[in-house]
Amino acid sequence: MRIATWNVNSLTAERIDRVVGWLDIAQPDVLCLQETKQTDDAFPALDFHARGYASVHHGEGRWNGVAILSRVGLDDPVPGFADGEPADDEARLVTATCGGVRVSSVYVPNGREVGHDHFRYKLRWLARLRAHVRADVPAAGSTGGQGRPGEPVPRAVCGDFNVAPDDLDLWSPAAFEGSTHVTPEERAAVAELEALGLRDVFREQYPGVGDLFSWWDYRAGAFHKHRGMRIDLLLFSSDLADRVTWALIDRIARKGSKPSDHAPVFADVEVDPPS
DNA sequence: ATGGTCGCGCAGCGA
Repeated sequence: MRIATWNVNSLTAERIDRVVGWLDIAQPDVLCLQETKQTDDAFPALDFHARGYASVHHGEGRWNGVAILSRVGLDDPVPGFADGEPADDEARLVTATCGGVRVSSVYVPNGREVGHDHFRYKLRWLARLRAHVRADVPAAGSTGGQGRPGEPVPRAVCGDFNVAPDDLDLWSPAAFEGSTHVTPEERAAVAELEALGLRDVFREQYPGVGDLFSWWDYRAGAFHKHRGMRIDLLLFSSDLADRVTWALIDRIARKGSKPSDHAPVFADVEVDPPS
């Protein structure tokens, strides 16, 4: 089972061709999208359905917007946090069961500047994501669901975390001194999420290897200068993480005209197909 | 060269 994530930086008519083209080439079983910037009505579900993908979208229009595409089933979709607290104003999280895996597509707030209100929102958001993972369980007896309420299920939390977990995930640690994405607070928030048993499966495939980035600034030729960050993560529960055979960032998808500023990331897991 | 480019939407903000 191939599980992928891609911040597409909008799903306009121009970008949809790139996404559909990537589905045809990469053949993911599950693809988590972020920054669709579409309303639910405008989300091009039919383009995906025509290629065998069911989908769920949680959008608001101009900004944010997340989706999950799956060709191994898609059940019990939940928009936003399942922590019982008031709904988030912004469409940054959607969760569904795909092929027996509880999948979340996440778009963590950027933070803007350290100390900014939006930075505090980012930290609160990551804390809420942790609460969501603890609280969210698929309905008992649902198709593809392997867990009963209260029992852990295979889980994949995938998306744009806007946090580089380690200096190894930066083209230049010095270039990010004092900026967001690298602070101890942000890294601790991701580490607390991982403390629930979730593992950064891309990093596990490439321990100690630098220059593996998933985002490059549009400006100043950053992509061609290999000046990027690894901020798009696949966090898998251990039962899945133990069965990952390989993972890749498809930086080819960052090339050409009108690319997203992010590249897709995927991991392959040896799992039994849903019965 | 202390900026540089995108997307959204039509000014200027957000990333």
